[in-house]
Amino acid sequence: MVLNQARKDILAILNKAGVAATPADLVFPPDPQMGDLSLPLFALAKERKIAPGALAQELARTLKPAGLVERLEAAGPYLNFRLKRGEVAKMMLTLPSIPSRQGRGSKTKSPSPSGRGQGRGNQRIMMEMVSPNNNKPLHLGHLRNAFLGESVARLLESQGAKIIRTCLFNDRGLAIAKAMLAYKLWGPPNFPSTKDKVKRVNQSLPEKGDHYVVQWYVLFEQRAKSKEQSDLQKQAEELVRLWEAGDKETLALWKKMAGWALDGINETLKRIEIKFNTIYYESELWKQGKKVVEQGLKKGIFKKDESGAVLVEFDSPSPQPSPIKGEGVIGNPPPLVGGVRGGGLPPKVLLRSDGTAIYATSDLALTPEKFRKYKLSHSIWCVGQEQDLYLKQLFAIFKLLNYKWSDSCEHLTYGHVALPEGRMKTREGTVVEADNLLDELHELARKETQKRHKGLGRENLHARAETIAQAAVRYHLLRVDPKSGIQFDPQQSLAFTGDTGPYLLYTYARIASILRKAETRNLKLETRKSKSPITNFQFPISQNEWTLILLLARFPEIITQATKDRDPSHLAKYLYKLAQQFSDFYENSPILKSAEPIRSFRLALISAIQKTLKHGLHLLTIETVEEM
RNA sequence: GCGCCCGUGGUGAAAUGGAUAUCAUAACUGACUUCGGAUCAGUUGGUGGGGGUUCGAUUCCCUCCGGGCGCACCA
Repeated sequence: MVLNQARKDILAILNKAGVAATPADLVFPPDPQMGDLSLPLFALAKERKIAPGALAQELARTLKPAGLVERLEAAGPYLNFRLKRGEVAKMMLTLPSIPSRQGRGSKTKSPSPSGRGQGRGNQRIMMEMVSPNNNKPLHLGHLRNAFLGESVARLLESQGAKIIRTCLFNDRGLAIAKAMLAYKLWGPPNFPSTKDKVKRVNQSLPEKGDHYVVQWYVLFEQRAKSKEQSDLQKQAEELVRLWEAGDKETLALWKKMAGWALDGINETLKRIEIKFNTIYYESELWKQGKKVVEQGLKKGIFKKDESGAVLVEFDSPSPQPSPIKGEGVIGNPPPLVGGVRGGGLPPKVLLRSDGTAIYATSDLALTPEKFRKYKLSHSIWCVGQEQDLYLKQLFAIFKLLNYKWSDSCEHLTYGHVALPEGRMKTREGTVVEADNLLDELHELARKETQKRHKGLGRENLHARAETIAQAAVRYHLLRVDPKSGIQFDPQQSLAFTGDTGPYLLYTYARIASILRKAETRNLKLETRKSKSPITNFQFPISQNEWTLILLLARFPEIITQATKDRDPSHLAKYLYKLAQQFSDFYENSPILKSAEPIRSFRLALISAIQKTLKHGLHLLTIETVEEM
């Protein structure tokens, strides 16, 4: 934490002159030429009743540099500090090492300066994400969910938390019933044959199971629109009742179709390498959920309306989001958004008037189970913004039920992914399905890779193209603030140049290439500290190099900020800037061809950049390639 | 109607209330006998309108205009 040290030194200098400042008062100047850290003097000048410019002049004259601070300068109303480049570089680069040779998918965490520590080590946090519906394939929105959830999980882990990843399959209810009804009414009579086991059943389908099931769902929606079929909705509702009543025929059909969808979805999850420690199915939770509803009914917390539906009303003003106890890096999630302010929340139905369960019913059973079984200190729901109100209601219900963990629930919300022509709708076929998008990107990446490496074997080619393709989507979805909606423009989203995942991978691969060459030419870095040229800076460090070193020094605080804000886009922007800065340096400064000790210094520098890129990309769920 | 989120170059995005609003892309112009051209350098172009708070506003407040979402016995 070199920067913390620098800030401390600056504050100490200021303190001597009776200037009380906090680390947060120190800002980075807009142009690195101006200085390394800066203190705006407006407030202080007002207090002392002099012009800020004069105050800056005076302080610059009277204060003496110390510690890591080399110089102080007045620049208008700002007091700028320059650090001792050699000292800082030494601290940042004392771990020179020749290229990490881990290939793709290596689990090795780079010993980046991020430090884990800081956070309270004993946090046990559950991250619920993806949560597919068993009537359709995963689409672009699920991808955003999965990568955001996974990235935030990794960020939290980097701060010392233990993350339990989970997924709730919405495998029962009205949606799947609609698909079942369509299949029942209009589907092929004996297809696939009943002797097929559910697990193997995909092989007998004309296509991937989830893609097959959704067609029946869409067919239902289309026909339900027409007037002649106006009772279709009621029939679907009846099917839900039959399912809950345990009707054998209905259960068999459900098992078959939900199974097809499940197989297909799992295949996609495997492809995007999203894994869970435990998995829940709504079909196994609704009964327990009904019990919770009954208990609430007995206690008078829930009530039955005249139609027989069970609902909860929130008379009291909606609970204000309270900061999580034991605040720090991990606690203090951003305040909940959405819903209703001031007055009460609108009532929420928990059980239909025909007694069947809905989505909320299962959440009522699942959440206490999560906290009990996994001894959670905190639980996060990674769910889209359109459910802001629902989650507010859910958390308010937990409060009414007086669970002691009711303040430890957090909604990780994110904006819609829309197409240029508007919202994605499964019903209308205007969805970007995850499988198709990944295939398309894979094909583009394969072509590009093949152009450059004619002799590459098929398996290598495939693996590389897949990593590059996934880097492209992952980066594209994580580079913007989670809260803002994304308009998915295929043209721009499929690009591999500019501010993209492949650009970062390319930068990484270039550094890897240089370090490989250094190794084969035996230009090993002298790692013994006493002899290492980089422990003794007798040569000037250029502005380019210095900017890179300062950027590297900021990495830890970028991570803590991204974790606190639940916003991986901070990290994405940082990594892009680092890569850009490296490219600038690379164009202007020879590395292998420069003389010692500059060469060793530059090798150590790019090695540190490489590690930071790898670690940072890993936190963004992106894997690197050594060549591309 | 009520509530939440959001309006930044043609397009997509940055900017804890701080210095000359930063990038990408598109368009145009350049750079490979050199450590990888999926790269780099350059040119053109911008804070929805109006008030307010402040030494200072893209940022905070009010208002108008425009967009997205929610207010389901869907998830």
